[in-house]
Amino acid sequence: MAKKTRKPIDDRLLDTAIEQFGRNGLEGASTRAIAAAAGTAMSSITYHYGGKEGLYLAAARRIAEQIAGRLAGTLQGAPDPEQLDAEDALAQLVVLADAALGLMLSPESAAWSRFIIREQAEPTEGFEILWDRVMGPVTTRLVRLVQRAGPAGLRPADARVRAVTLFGQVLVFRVARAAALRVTGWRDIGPAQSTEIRRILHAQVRAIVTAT
Amino acid sequence: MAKKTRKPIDDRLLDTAIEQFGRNGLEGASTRAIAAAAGTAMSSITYHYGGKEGLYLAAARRIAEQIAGRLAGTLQGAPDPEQLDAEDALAQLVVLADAALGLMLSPESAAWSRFIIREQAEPTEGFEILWDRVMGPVTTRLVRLVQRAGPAGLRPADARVRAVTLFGQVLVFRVARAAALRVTGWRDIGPAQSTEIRRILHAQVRAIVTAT
DNA sequence: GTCTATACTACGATAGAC
DNA sequence: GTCTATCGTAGTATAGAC
Repeated sequence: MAKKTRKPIDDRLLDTAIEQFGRNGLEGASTRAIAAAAGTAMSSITYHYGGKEGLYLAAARRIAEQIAGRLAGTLQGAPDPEQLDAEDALAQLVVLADAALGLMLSPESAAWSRFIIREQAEPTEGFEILWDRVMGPVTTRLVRLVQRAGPAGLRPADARVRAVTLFGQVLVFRVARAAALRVTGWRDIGPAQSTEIRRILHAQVRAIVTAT
Repeated sequence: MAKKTRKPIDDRLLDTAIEQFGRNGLEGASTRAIAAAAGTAMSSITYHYGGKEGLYLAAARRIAEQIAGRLAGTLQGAPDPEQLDAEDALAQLVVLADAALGLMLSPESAAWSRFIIREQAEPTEGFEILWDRVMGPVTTRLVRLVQRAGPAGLRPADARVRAVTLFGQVLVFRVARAAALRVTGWRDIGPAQSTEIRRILHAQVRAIVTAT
């Protein structure tokens, strides 16, 4: 099923599927509504993806592809953590955090994140796809950078937990966005707010990683 | 399912509703399934709550009640942030973070969090209920403590963003639990892992809040 | 390849028995 | 207060026209 056709129907179906599966879940979303929103007949889903489940997994693959594509610019040619000193590792951490935050704040990621959060709470085969293609590689790098940038003698297990909490600081702006808006008093998270978050995030990445 | 003969039918309906609405959403969950799992007829939902939507909002109220009850021990009689010096405010922050983490890690909160996360991504009237009764009061206190514990001259807007990221560090263990388990290599988050997280969290709360 | 038509199941709401 | 029965709607899947 891993086809890379450029047929508009396929693409529109996938985009709509990500949106609606993210919003309503595998069971909650209806193939009729997805097909209608994509401007085609429901049976096209059967034809192209074998059914609802096939469409769902294809949507997961698509999300992984798109996130990987967005992060490619940051990860391509990025230095190997093992060969960095603490200061350079910290700088690379900030770069990675920036990229992750950009992802979380991008409007395009709203649908992806809904889909992914669902998979976190109730993992299916879709989680494996997402983990293997995006989350795994990125978190591996994240942990290595934390290990490198952290205080000498930082236990590997600690570095992993720190990496998770680091990720949480970025994640919260997507996952708890409604609450974050109320706490900050912002009406939306636009460029101005994004800059503010980034500034504070940089300081805190430094503080978290270097804390003894 | 454990037999709870003493529990009134509407309580069993609410507990089941939280579980199933959290898992499948308002649209995805079916009143038939909820009623069946609660051991009653579907029409009981109409009788007690007026319909599906009424049950959903009642579930939101129930979640708010239960979380408030769990935090009551921590918040009751807790000192007013405005009257604390930086050090005591930091200590109170740690107490609050501990309570929040305990909430996130508790098995009972799994269903609640699914429900709440859904409301964050797609807020409905249920979000207002949750905000007014729990999130609002708790985050207000959180922001005040951060302001108090932070460096002198910390801008209020900064304190709010820091409060959000602080919350993210705790939230991540519930929301991105599947990923967190893979990153840490843990099979589950039990007492041992909980202690480890707590230890690191304390250090990082301190680091985040006092960072200049 | 994309459509319409159809078979079958499950949904939420409601009426009425008890 | 809780049940069963039933209505109209909407769901997925599939067959077949074009």
